[in-house]
This record gives sequence, structure tokens and C-alpha cells, in this order.
Amino acid sequence: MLPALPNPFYYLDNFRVLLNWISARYADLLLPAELAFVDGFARLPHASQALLVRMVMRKGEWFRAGKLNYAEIGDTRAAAQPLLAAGWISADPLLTLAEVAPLLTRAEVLSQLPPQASTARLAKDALVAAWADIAPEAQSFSQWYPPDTLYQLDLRPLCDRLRLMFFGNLRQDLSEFVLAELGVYRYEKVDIPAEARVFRSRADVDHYLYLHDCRSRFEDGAPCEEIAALLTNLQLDNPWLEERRGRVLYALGQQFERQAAWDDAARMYALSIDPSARVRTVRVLERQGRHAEALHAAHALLNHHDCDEVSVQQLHRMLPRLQRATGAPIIRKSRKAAVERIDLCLPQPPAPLTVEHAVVAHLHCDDAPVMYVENTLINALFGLLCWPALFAPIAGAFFHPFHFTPADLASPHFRQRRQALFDAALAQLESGQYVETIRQRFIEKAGIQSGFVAWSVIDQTRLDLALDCLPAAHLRLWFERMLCDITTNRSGFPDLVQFWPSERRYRMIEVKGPGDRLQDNQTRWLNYCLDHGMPMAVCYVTWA
DNA sequence: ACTTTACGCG
DNA sequence: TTCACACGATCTA
DNA sequence: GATCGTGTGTCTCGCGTAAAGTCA
Ligand SMILES: [Mn+2]
Ligand SMILES: [Mn+2]
Repeated sequence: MLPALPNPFYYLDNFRVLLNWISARYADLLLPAELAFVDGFARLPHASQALLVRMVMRKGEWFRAGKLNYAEIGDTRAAAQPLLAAGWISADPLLTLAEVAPLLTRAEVLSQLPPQASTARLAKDALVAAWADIAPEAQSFSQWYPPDTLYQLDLRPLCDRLRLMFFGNLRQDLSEFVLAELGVYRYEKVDIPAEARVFRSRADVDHYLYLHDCRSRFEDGAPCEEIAALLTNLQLDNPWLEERRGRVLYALGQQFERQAAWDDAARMYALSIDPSARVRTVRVLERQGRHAEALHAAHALLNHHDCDEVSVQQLHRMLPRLQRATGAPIIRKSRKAAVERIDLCLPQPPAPLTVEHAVVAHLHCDDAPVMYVENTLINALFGLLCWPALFAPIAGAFFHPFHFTPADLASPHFRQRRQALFDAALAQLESGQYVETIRQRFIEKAGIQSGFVAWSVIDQTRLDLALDCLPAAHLRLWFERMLCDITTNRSGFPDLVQFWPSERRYRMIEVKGPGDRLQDNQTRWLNYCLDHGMPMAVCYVTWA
């Protein structure tokens, strides 16, 4: 049980912090009307401020007075009056039946229908359908349901904008404040300059919101052509936003592919700067039967010097097919790295246990314990050793108190911007100091949110075993590869690690159940590790 | 009377 | 808005 | 067997409550 907060208006305090943060850093990016809100909010009566924040933190834009019951606010209708006068909420909006139905319970819907024995037992959907036959298309809430009053929150777009400018994303919200205060989340303390802000221009904020809206509409099933038109001529000079645009375009391309709209898909991929879009361009040509063009495009990409590892892997897999289809000589690059293979026939464990657990149970013994850790072990060791580099107050990396990774983690310059800090961290692997550093940091930083440390998975025992059995040279190789492309290379590690503490050695085991195959990122890590002489194995399981 | 799900909450 | 697995379709050896 | 595409479950803080559906 969490301790209660002493201040019943804690959420209002948090909102004020956000507003002050915004007005201190972003006054030049706000319109006069938006500044007027920030200003005017502070002059509202206390209870009205609180009520507005309660609505902002809840879902939707419509709120029934009867459902806004807060002891610390008191009379809801009285608190709402100043908000109505300011025009930040409106009363008794016009609604369609489809809009009003979710606001009413089944019993309330029934109460507004003429009493008929035939309707009394119907499900809510059926009651609403019956209501549609006798009700107008749209009417005010008080006409739909006289017993209660409805308010409409008109500030959602502005509050989303402020939330975005504060967090730099729309995934986080005001609950971060209270969760941090309660200690549910603990965040690393990073010095944030008084002027630090993630957006440099209002246009960038507008564009982020625009792209987010495009993505939402796409996910809600809007026609691809419609979203495509919204993105096609969008000019962005901010690389971060252009990447976000590229990801939406890529998703659109995939959807067009599902519809076999090859030309549209190719158009989306051509507009996208996402590297995977270039590979899909080749695949679309192939699916169109344009094999010679596809082969040519594949070679063009492969010959380009900055073709990334993922694309190279995917293109190489396409080459034999394209070469066969075009009659070109088939060049097979069948360099199959020899990896130890373990074949097991095991009884299928009952849910929720998985094939990985079955293999753990089979291979585990007291002097050679096995852990099911996937990416979490190496990521945690990396995150602990490189903690000062990851949380270094680099300009632009941290701009609010609730980061669990630096904002520029995916940037190609990520490592270079922290070169000295990463060099120092990795140098500890040469000196042997890393063991003590990681142990100490595990204690010192325990529980603090980090994108690399899953605290619930890593305990002292596992950490000690890992530090005893994993050679520093191998840690160095893993970390170096991760740093080449952190977002790509932080996943794909094998499922299991087995340790022999008495011999100070280990092996990694990727488990494959029936029907499962090595995935691309697993193959890349496997090949890298084998190339460097690391002990790897793949365990294929069939059910007894 | 029971389960499932969505939401609000600190 | 991540990551990994499950599974079916299709084609090739 | 290899490859590709698609769907699913797991993450997201954990708890209490209301609402709706399911079943007898
Ligand atoms: Mn796995
Ligand atoms: Mn596996």
C-alpha cells in the first residue's frame, strides 16, 4: 500500500509545475490566446483550477457533472461556473446518440425510453438502437438525459500541445508526477538547464502534432490514400520530424502492400527516409514481377557504402530469388557459421510456462545454473557500467525530470557526443575496475528507471554470476556492437545464459520450440559472437 | 451470482 | 508503442 | 527447409470500482 499524499490538491500542484515550466521556456512558441490561458488559469478560483485539471487528466471531452465528485473540490457546478465564463469548458453540448450512449449506463438509457415490456430485457446496444428509431439525430445532452448536466472540455488540444512541449512525446502524461512522488517510478536526477527545451520552433510542435494525428487516423482505419495525401507534400526541415514522417510513410507503404497497391506502396517507400523502406522498395518491385529492376535496385543499395547491416541481411536473402528469376548467375553466400546445436525432446510445460522454462529446468544444475534473461542481462551490464555516459547532461538529451534514456539515444551521433565518457567506461573493462563499478552502481542506482536495466529481472545473485563468468573481453565486444547502433543492437541476445562459476565460464543458448526459427536480429548477434569465438548454442526442442 | 473489462486514482 | 514467438501460405530443394 | 506475411501476447504501477455481459 502506498502512503497517501498529504496534499489533496497534489494534481493541481503538478499541473502548475508544468505550466510554469512551459511559460518559463516556451513563451515565444505560444499564441496570445494560449498565453492568456496560462495566465488566466492562475487567476481562477482554486476549486475551478482543480476541477479543470481533473477533467484534463480524465478520458474524453465530455464529463457529466454527476460523475465529477471530488471531496477536495466540493460543489462541482459552482466550480464549473468560472470555467464556463472563461470559455474553457462549455455546457450542454449537442450530441448524437452514438456520442451520448457511452456516457449513460444501460439503466439510464432504459429510463429514457417509453416503458415497454419488449425492451426491458434487451442489451444496452439493442436499447440504443431502439432509441435511435424514435430520437432525433442530434440534440443537447439535457434533452437526451434531463437528470444530469454535461460539460465539454474545449482545452484538450491545447493541453496536449503543452504536454508535448514538456515531455517531447505524447506517451507520457501528468501521472508521471504523482508516480514519481509516490516512488512508483524513480528517475535519475540530471541537471537540466533553465532554458532547456525540446522544441525550437512552433512549426516543429505543429508538425509533430500533425504527424501524430496522421498516425492516429491511420491506426483508426482511415483510408491510406487520405493519409498519404496529407504527408506527400509535407516539408520538414527537422531531421527528427522527418524520421517520424518516414515511419508513418513506411507504415502506409506496408498497408498499401497488404492491399496489393504496389505503386502506392512504392511511392510511400520512396518518400520515407526509413532505411527499411528502401528494402521494401526492392521487395515491391519483386512482387510486381519486375525482377530485373528489383535485382538492379538491390545491387544499388548493397553497393552503397552506408547500407546498414539489417538491410544487407534482408537484401542478401532476396538475391538468390531475384537472380534465379532474371536468369542471372546465382551467387550463393552460404557461409553458415557453425554453431553448436542441442536437440531436446521435452514434455510441454503447462501454461504460463514456456519452452524456454522447460529448457532451463532441463539444463539447470547447482554447479551450472541457467537463467532465462534474453536481452536483459547484457543490457543491464551495459546500462550499469555506462550509467554516467547514458545520463550525462548533454545538450538536448534531458529536458524534463522524467527521462529513462537520453532523448538522442537513436541519433547517429549518440556515442560521439559522449565519447570521453564511453571511453572511460569501456577502459574499465581493460583495467578490471568494471567489476567493482558495476557492483557498486547496482546498489547505488537500484530501482532508478533506465532503459537498459530491468531491475525486476536482475538480482545480486545473477549479477555476481555474470561478473564472475563473463570475460571482460566479451563484455567489451558486446558493448562495442551495441554502441554501433543502440536501438537495433540492444535486442536479439539468446534466451538463456548458463554459468559455470567454478570454471569461470559461460555459454549462451537460444531456445527454439517447434516451428520457431532464428530471427534476423538473433542471427546477427549469433554470427558476431561466433566470429569472436564466444560459446553459443541453439537448442531445438520437440515435445515428448 | 459470476467473470471480464475499462477507467480512475494516488 | 517493444520484442519475441506462433503459425500458415508458398515455393524450392 | 526457406522465406514471407500476419497475428498474438507481453509489456506499460497495482488496486478498487462500476458497468456490462454470461450463465444458471
Ligand atoms: Mn526469446
Ligand atoms: Mn527463443
